[in-house]
Amino acid sequence: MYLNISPFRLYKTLAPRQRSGRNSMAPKPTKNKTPSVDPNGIFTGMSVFLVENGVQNRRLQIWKQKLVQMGATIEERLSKKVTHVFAMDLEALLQQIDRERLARFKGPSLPYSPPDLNKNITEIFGKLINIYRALGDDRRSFSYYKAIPVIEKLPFKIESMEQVKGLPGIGKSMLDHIQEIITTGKLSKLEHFETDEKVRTISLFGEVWGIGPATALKLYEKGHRTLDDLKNEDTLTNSQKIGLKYFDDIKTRIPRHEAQEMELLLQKVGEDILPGVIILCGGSYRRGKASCGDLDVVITHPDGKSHIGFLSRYVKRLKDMKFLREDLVFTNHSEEVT
DNA sequence: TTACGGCTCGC
DNA sequence: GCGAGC
DNA sequence: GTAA
Repeated sequence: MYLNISPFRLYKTLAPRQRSGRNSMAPKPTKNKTPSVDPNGIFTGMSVFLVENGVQNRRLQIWKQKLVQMGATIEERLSKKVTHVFAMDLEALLQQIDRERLARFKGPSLPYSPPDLNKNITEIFGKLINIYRALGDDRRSFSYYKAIPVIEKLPFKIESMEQVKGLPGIGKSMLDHIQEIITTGKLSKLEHFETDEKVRTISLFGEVWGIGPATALKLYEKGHRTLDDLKNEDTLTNSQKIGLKYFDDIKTRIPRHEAQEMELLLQKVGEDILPGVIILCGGSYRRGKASCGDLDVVITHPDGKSHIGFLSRYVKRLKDMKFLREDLVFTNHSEEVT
């Protein structure tokens, strides 16, 4: 059992959080009772209002239950007692506020999102993320990835290294980079990468599904320079050939409404094969994005066992009807009882 | 100097 | 066992 | 790359 917090945004309000029972002698919750309330739960003292807008009902129920279990109290209306507001996203929250005409309600304080004052820096770091990943230096790539949100949160334009010294994820090299960017407007390191044919080629090849840093390097060393060159390369794996063949298609994002149509189709076909099967799209679609890079699909069945053997039949059906065309990878996970 | 995620699949 | 994707 |  786990608690997935991510889809909800937590908007802290101005109301003081009442701490209660923190240091009391209250016993730990008993193990045999699932819905018991933990007086020392992490949400103790929170008065929560849930914006139901855009949240699936079942999910809402689970959330209420968990919040209460972990010490929170649920408020039915957005009163002054409320210390925290949960909403699917800012939009849902604003709609709710509008609906309740809460102009006079003091709070919630909306998440502060400064305009990208330091876009000059984060844009360059963003490019380095991709380059280092293409080169196989995931660790370094990840370091830039972590530095970006730290810089983005700053409410001012960085004008000297002192202003960012000591920030988490900003070490000596980052400071040097920032210094160079604020004085010259560019980063010679990046300029170098971007003009380097080897780096450029490896980055390009790495965009093909199934080609990673090692393979990209080998292909480069073989003399390949363009995607066209790769078409004549017979060492490519099946996945890589497909990745190449559908290079543009795979990169094309899926508009949300299309993802929605596909989800519906997937559900219908699933129901046809196995009544009662639950099929939902997750990932960026579930998070409400306007477009999706791919479609993540979760398949379950309430009886906990008839999922066995479902996937292969399902995939076959989807291929027969030409919804699916190719395979990049196979898995047999769903064939097993576990 | 060391850790930075762990697992499955293709080959 | 390596490379790759998630 | 950063941080321990």
